[in-house]
Amino acid sequence: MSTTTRGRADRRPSITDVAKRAGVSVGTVSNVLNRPDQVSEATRDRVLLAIEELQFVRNASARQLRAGTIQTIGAIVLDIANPFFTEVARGVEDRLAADEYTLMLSSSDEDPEREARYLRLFEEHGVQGVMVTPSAGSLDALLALRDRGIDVVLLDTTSPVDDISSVAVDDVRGGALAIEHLIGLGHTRIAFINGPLTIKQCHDRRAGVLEALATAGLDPADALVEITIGSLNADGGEAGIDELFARDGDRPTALFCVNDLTALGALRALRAHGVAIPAEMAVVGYDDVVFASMLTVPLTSVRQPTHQLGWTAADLLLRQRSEGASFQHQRVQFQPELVVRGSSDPSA
Amino acid sequence: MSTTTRGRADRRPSITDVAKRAGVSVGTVSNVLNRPDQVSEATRDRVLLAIEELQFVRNASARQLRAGTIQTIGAIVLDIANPFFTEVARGVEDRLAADEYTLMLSSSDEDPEREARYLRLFEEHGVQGVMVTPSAGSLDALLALRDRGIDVVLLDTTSPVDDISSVAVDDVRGGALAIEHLIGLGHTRIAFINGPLTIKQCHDRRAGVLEALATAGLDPADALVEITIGSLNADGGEAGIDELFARDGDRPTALFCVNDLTALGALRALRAHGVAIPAEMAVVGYDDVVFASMLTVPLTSVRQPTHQLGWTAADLLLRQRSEGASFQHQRVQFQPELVVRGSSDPSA
DNA sequence: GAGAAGGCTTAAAACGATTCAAAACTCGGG
DNA sequence: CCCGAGTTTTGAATCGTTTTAAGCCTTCTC
Repeated sequence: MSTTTRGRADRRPSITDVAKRAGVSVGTVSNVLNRPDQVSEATRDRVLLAIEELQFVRNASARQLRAGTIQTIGAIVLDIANPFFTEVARGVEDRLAADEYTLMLSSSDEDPEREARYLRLFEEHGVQGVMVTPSAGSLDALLALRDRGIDVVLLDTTSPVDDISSVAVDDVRGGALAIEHLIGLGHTRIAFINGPLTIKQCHDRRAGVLEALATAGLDPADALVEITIGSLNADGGEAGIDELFARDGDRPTALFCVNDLTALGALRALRAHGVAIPAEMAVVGYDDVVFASMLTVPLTSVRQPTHQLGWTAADLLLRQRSEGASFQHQRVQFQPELVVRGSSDPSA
Repeated sequence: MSTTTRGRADRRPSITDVAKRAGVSVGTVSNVLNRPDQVSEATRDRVLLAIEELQFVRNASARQLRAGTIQTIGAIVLDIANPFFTEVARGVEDRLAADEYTLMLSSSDEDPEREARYLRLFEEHGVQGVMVTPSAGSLDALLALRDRGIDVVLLDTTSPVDDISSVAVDDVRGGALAIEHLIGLGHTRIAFINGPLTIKQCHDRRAGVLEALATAGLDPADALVEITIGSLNADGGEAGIDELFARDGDRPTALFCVNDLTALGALRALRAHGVAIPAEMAVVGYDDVVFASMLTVPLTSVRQPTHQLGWTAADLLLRQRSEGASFQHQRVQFQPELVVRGSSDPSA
């Protein structure tokens, strides 16, 4: 039953096993794998045959240990279940593929601890760069990472420092767009379901909200009802509405949600409460995700160039690597766009 | 400016650097890292200080090379942008976290080649197991993988062989549920937008469709209009409808889409064509994703236990690892459930 | 037919962590 | 003051690959 190959137990075959079987040295096997044209055809065939017979698969750890690094970059987004981020990730992947980099994608779920854990995991695995949508004050960790030679690009957030690049959409403007729109429709009491201000997007969109109110001469104390939720998804939105309805005081006539997933949950809860949209409550979301236009009441939303966002971030990261010291850090900022639909404007 | 540490250039510090700095041997540093209680407190503190000063981060490659393996499992799903799969992935993660495994998640985009590439990547990286939603006849590759010592569990598909476990939902039944429902509403000419039959889910749901037609005494040649699309997402659904409308012959009065994302696209296209739903066309989707109930016309859909699916698959994989040879392979199958809404039934 | 020039192949030295047998301590008791 | 039993610490071997200098063949030139 047993072949000429002596019992290698069930260890996975190494380059040494292949070399033995093919009757060559390990160096030659390595050459076949990495510089096939430097090996004579006869030898090459013999080695390839042995590889085939042994079902040899390279050991990435050993490769990487020797080579020092590997063509991989890591990305951490806030919520992988959010279509906004999967579209961004697709953009990242498309750019990376062109340079034969692979992507390790993780979701921090807005939890700084999870973010830190993945960051460390990435570093231990020797990624060359990371793209992060920071969930909280993780800037120091990112700066340290950068100092240890791992390129960093911030994703969907504007860099607070000059020596880290970022690609973002103008969230202040986006928040303002939403509120200007609602004010334009005559609303003077607006609810705002937002996440923790430690999340840059939440912070900035809120700044835009306040800015728009100020421009219109409205006092936030009267005009704005802020509700903070823990997770920026449908469940969060539902919880936000429940809290709003539990509060005393004048009911707002309009609602701005920090993203579409949240708006989806809010709409669900509003329906449960029997609120007519937009008649009794005008609703605006953010991201213009794929299903926004298809909802019971089509959702007015702030659109962002998702694919381009990811693509550009990856491009910046790769260029940073290839250009080295001469690379100029930059803050790329795209502009958002308001898409008006029936959830805010009955005439739309 | 320079400290006592001699120029380590900008190489990332190794355990040796830490050892030198702390004035101990590398073995001791390793002990501090892995068996801290075997090291005296004084030494431990000295080493920890050095680690801190040097900003030392373990090299996962070296660790893994020596240890032979690492607590990681890989998962490949058909489409990471599909909420169905992100919910499944969440279930996987939850189970893995309990045993301190990490997850590498990738999307094959229904492309067998991409799937093979990721499978190899996972293997090279030494994952202990993989969970795969196969996109096509990749069974041989998976069997080979299993023979090379990597545990395999099929995700959202029933295993065709006895020695690989699987966790799935009864797609034949699900397909039948959808069609029985439509037939019950009086439809006798039904369109079916489906993906390639090499994808097991597509194949099985179709089997259920045919089964339900047969039971009702309908001839598929008359009653069924099949449309095959390339990608199971909203764009695919839109393309499917365009193709349907380009065809001659009686227009079907009902539509079954292989998943909700596809149905979303189909609904969008139907709206563009000015088709009333459900009056002129009853629509049923599959997966009951988060937004299904919130669409303009709430979508009738076949619901699956997503989180449980992922959790169970991960559980099976981990048990397979820990129980070794005594493990009994099994095919877990959950039952789907039809959720009737307005897109098919005006009275709903 | 000697020497040079190439083309292939080899052997050995890394890479950074873990492990384990052995050495070096410590401490109490005789 | 030595012995022995712990307790800590050490140093070398090891994991699987890549890389490099050196060596061996051929073949070619004069």
